[in-house]
Amino acid sequence: MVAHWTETLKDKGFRLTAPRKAIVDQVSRYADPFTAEEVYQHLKKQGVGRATVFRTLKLLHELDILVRVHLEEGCQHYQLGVATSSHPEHHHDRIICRMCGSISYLDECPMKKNVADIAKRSGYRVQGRHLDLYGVCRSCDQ
Amino acid sequence: MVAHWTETLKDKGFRLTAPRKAIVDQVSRYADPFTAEEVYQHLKKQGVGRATVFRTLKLLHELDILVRVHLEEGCQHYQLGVATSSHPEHHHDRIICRMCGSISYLDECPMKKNVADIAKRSGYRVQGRHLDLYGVCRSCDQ
DNA sequence: CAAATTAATGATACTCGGTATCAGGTATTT
DNA sequence: AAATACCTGATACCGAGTATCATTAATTTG
Repeated sequence: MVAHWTETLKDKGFRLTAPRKAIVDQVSRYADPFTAEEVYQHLKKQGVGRATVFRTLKLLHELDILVRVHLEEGCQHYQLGVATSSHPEHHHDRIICRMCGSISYLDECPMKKNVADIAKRSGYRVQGRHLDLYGVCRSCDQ
Repeated sequence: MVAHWTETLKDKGFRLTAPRKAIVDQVSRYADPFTAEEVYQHLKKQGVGRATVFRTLKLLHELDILVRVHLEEGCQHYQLGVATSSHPEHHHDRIICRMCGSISYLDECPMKKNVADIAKRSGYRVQGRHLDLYGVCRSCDQ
């Protein structure tokens, strides 16, 4: 599965370097959202630079391999995307655990049926949405 | 209406100082979301310090006079709250114009009826939500 | 396979939003 | 008017992220 992402890199004309391999490999180990700083702390002993980590995560995001997560703490968190599904960039319906940060995506878009009605009433031309539900996931909820 | 907010400050035991008056006054002039930096740029010639602007906006937010807006550009934007309504802190259903940044709040929470169902299916205990619709408002939509 | 070319790297300095500190100043209390 | 809070501006600082740039590594070309 790491191989799959390195393929994507090569296919798009990016070079498959040692730092990039290390970053992709590290990233694939996280189940929960992570920051660039965390990745850097794991890889700096191998000689991977901070700037490279930031650059590479940004690249992986642009390639839809990672999704960005706003955990409201002011800094970027990333997570492996559910990007193999039909619309990689349109995962706007999420449910986020406040304890562990895990994110699930809602299969059905509960808002879909309401959008037309809202557009009419608000006078807006609605183009997109971003729905985050917050709560506690089953394994954190004791 | 500025008087109303200065009242709120006094009522809660905060002092009504010249910098605070200037900030509240400036803030009340904005129709669109604004940043602390913008406020500071307007008031520094009057001798108001940067730290004071940040501190005061934070305070006004804590008093529910301002709402925070995440415009996805990495920095805080504020806007005068619709805080006189029943739940000042629970305005999680918004519609945001991508052209001018203006924000409207949806009176009815279209998600309310779906939450129980989502909770059951996802296994999460749902505590809150944050819904942003993006689009173009009527006056920007030509 | 070697040389030329192009992309990627790590170090560093820097930006930017925001916060902590702290001595001096200004409201309020007595 | 004096005491006591609180608030202020200046400054230094922090953390996330980016720009620069000389060096290095991957690819392309011969």
